Amino acid sequence: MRSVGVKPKIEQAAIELFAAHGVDGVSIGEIAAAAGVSQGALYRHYPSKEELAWSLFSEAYLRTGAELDALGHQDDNFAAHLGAMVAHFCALYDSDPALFRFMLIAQHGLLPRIDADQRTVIEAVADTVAAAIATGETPPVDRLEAAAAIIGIVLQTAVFHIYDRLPGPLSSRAPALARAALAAVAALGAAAA
Amino acid sequence: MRSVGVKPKIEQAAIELFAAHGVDGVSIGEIAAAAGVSQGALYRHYPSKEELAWSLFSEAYLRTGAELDALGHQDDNFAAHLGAMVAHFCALYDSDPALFRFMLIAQHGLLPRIDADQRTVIEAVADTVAAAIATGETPPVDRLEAAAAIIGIVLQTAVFHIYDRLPGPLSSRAPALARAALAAVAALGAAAA
Amino acid sequence: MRSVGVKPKIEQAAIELFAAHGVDGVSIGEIAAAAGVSQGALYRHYPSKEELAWSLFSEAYLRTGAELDALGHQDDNFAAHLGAMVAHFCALYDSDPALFRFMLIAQHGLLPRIDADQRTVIEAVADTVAAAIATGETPPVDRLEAAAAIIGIVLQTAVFHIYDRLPGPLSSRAPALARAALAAVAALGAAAA
Amino acid sequence: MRSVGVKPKIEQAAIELFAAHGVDGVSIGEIAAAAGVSQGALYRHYPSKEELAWSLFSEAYLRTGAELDALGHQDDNFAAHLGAMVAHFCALYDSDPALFRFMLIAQHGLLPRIDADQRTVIEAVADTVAAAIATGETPPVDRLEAAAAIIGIVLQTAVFHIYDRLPGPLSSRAPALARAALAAVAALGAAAA
DNA sequence: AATGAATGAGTGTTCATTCAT
DNA sequence: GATGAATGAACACTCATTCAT
Repeated sequence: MRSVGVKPKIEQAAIELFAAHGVDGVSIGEIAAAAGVSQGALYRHYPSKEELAWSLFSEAYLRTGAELDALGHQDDNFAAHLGAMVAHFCALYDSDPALFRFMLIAQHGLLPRIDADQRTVIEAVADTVAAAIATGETPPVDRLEAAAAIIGIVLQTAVFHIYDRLPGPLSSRAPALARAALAAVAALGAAAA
Repeated sequence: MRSVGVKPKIEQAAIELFAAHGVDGVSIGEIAAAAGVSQGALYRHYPSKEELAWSLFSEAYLRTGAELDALGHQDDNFAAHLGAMVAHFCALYDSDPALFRFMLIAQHGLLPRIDADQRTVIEAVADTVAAAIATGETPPVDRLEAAAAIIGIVLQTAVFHIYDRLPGPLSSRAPALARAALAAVAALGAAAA
Repeated sequence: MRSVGVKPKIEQAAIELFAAHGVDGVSIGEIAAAAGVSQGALYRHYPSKEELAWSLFSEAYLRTGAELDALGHQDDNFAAHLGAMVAHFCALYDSDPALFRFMLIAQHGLLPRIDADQRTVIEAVADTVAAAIATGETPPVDRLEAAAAIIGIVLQTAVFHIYDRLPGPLSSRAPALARAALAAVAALGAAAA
Repeated sequence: MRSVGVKPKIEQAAIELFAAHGVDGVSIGEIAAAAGVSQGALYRHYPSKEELAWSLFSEAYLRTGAELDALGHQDDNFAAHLGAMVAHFCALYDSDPALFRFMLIAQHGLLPRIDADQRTVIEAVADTVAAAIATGETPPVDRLEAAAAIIGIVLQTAVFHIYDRLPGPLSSRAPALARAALAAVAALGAAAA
């Protein structure tokens, strides 16, 4: 009857170490030591280090997408929608920067394993753009190109925060980021000069 | 009288393998095999795998920053400036996508080793924003927040391209990306509603 | 329920191989093979080959000094003292010639790591000489010069034994060696002709 | 027409490095660098590192034996003989301590390669003892046991000098060492009490 | 369920040696 | 004769994984 089970301790330790040194840069022994369990115990919960990383990544990645999806079921206008999404994203980052850094690092190895028809952050954002085009709130743009701009604005700001280029909680920048994203999408749809 | 020296072959092989599997995911043996040289030969040119990765990264990263810097010495207006930078960035990506993917992957481990007072892409973009603020072409914004938005829009579009979410050469999207970046910066400077 | 633990097997194998080929002349793989364990198992007991050699050397070297020290606490006269020390030394050699050869070989690399204020064979012998000078049993001599002569006589005889120049157990020569050492010390103290 | 040929430079560098780190602890590259020549040049003079070490060792070892032999062709008495040998040995040590340390270290690996019927320091000393027994200057003793005592006294004093246990030139101790050696041999021949 | 000793394949690196120039 | 780039077989060491207890 430990107050905290062994699995959450492993996950917390793994995420922080993966975030700091990359998946390949962390050994099972280090994770076990940080979690306060034996190496063998780790294998009772995860069949391999790769599966541990994959499990942590896919769960966090898909959950984030699902949360953004859930925000979209209100009949807000595009600006409100986008603002809610950006705010949610920033709040997630502020609540667990290590998890974020882990996702940022691990994506290059693990994104290809995400099923193409899964709903992710990309689908959630792209669909929101598509809806805005349908209602005429935004000129017709490539939904994925727009999603890239929106996600890029928020993500790169988070990266700057990670590398100490920008101070304070990310959430305080959420309104400005949302405005910037909205403007970027509108500009994408404008005809070339 | 080999047509190609051994060092370029090592660098080409290393960049492609690092881009595909990450620095930690590639062995010296794999690099040597791909370059068609022995493992020992590698150590005549680089003292360690870590130094090889660092040398490739820092050179490419700083060179990119210097090239963007060089674009800024014309007395263009902000929009033209930004357009030239974005276009140059996209052209670089198109000319060597593997190098780009490598930089994207390796930054998490190697960016901290970049001297804080070196001029990088970030400084080049941020200074351009600052100049635009000085001439009144853009409302006053945090130059780094603006740089994050600009870089994020371009970089994330490149990431989507890497993961096959967006087709065609990146350069064909450069004008739209530049418009989006310009609009995003302007929006960042607008007062909150 | 192995009859012999893995650590003693490693130590035995290492001492014999080090004695035969020197520390640098033996690979971890050879030690592991001789001990009948895997290479990795070795690192559970010693952090490196260098530490394995150092641990074996310093333990044997300091233990030998401590044993000679222990012999000195009886109120024997100098001749009896010296005889006991020489006899003990010869008995040690006879009981484990490989350990001795190892110490002989390894001293050139490892002696400098022995703390200067540790009690070793040298201190034990030199102090015995000093005590004999104090009681007038021996004329005043440089205690270290005397220790060198005593140790040299015994050690070089052991070396000749190792290289098959002298047969039989070393212990059978102990009385003669003790007489020779005693005479050498006395002669060191005599005035030059 | 260099003032110093390449071979002496290689030998000097090799002896000093071998003396400091042991034969196995020095690489060809280090010797070449210390000698100021290329690695390849080394192989024009010696077919391998082992042969270089062997050549340096056997030449110095046999030369020392020959020099001691040469001292013995005068019709001195035993004491004078022994005194001359010890003095010569100490002078050799003082003139090139690195060569001595090299011989001390290298003997464990290279002595077995010395032909059993070669005349070495051991034979020179043992024959001198045998001659003294024949003239009755010394009681009958095992000539090799006596040689061990004599050599041990001198060598161990040199070892103490190397490890900074004894100061000053070894030659200043030669007379005392010779007296001690003489007394030790006489004592070896005395009947046990 | 948990441990931690043991495994053995794999890693980055060194180095004696060769050889085209 | 001399050079130094190249080789390839070691080497010390790490680590994901297994398994007896």
